[in-house]
Amino acid sequence: MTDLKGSARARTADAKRQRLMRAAAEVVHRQGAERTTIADIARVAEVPVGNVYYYFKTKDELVAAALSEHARQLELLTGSLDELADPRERLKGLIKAWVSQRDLAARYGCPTGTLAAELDKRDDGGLDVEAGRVIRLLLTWVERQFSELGQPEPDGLALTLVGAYQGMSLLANALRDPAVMEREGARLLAWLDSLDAA
Amino acid sequence: MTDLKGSARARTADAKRQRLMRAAAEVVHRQGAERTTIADIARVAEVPVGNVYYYFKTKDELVAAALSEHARQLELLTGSLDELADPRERLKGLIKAWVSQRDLAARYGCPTGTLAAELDKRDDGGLDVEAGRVIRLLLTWVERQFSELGQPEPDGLALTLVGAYQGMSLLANALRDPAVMEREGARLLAWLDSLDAA
DNA sequence: GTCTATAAAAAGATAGAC
DNA sequence: GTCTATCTTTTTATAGAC
Repeated sequence: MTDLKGSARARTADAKRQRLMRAAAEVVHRQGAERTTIADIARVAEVPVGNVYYYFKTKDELVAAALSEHARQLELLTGSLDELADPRERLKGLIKAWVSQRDLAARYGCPTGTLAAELDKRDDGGLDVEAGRVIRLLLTWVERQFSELGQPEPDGLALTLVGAYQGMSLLANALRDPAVMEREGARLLAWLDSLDAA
Repeated sequence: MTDLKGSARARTADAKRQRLMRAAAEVVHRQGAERTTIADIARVAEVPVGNVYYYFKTKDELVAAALSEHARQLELLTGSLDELADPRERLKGLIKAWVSQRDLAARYGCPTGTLAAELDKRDDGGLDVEAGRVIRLLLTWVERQFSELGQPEPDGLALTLVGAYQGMSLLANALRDPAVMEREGARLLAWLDSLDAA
């Protein structure tokens, strides 16, 4: 492919690719990777079905795109939380962000967690590993905050916090009850407040 | 259908039905409901593909069977834990049972949790609701133990404990690391010990 | 780069002989 | 009740005109 940076064609092509990525992330979150068809994604992205293959050669490439879209959203969130001076406040901001998404979580679960669980059923070391990487991204960021807080075993605390989030999302989803997110979110906030400062 | 109770035909038929249920539970846990084909289940149950439809009219009936097989396993476990006199010991026994399944959890996640998450992507109030019921079965049993322990808000504690289990299973699975189950399991045991008695 | 039509494959479900 | 062969539908993917 020749260099098309800056040309109108490249701009619209990139825009279309981006629309497909975002549609993939949204539809895969709602329907799951297996139940989502190329046609579903194409419809939401407002791209003709046949044209999808110009941007993504296989369905798995679209699922991978959904995964990196989730990673992007996560980095956007942690990036904005990094503005806060106090690591404890950063963690509390993360929890508040989770709770604010309670209705979506109660209906479809955590976007990354449910996708990871689905992809982990495969035995080809491909997308499942990629999903693990996104989860690790979150774990690593949380671990850093605990570390800055001067906590011993920041990695263990990160497992506990992220695990609690995944667990409450799954339960809220299975019970179809957003209140689970509020209740457990409040408990996590209190827990963070109870931790000693460095 | 005429009454065949006790006849050799009924016995082998029931046995076959049971083999199919167990095979469904096992294969659906490993591959997920969507990726599992009737042929996959038939192969494991050692039943010819065409014959499966004599016992289960649709694939969804097989998934429902897998779900109730998981419910049966759960009741088997809680039933044996009920033999213990101390509710705290019952809860600790539950956690030890979870940790003892760490390798399976690290490879395929919690059988019920991952299935519930997958079924919750559907919008027909059918199997997803059924999955919620199985999760609630566990929540209710755990809540009763906390209640007998004299804890205030036993339902909140049940959400926390079951949520922690679902979360650690998902993380162990995503990271492909059974050690996550040991680490979080130990934390939960210590937490239970730290709770005041009635 | 875009889009329609269609090929190819997979999987659920059924018909009907035994 | 059992099993084979096959029908039908769905979905991924491609061919080829524009």
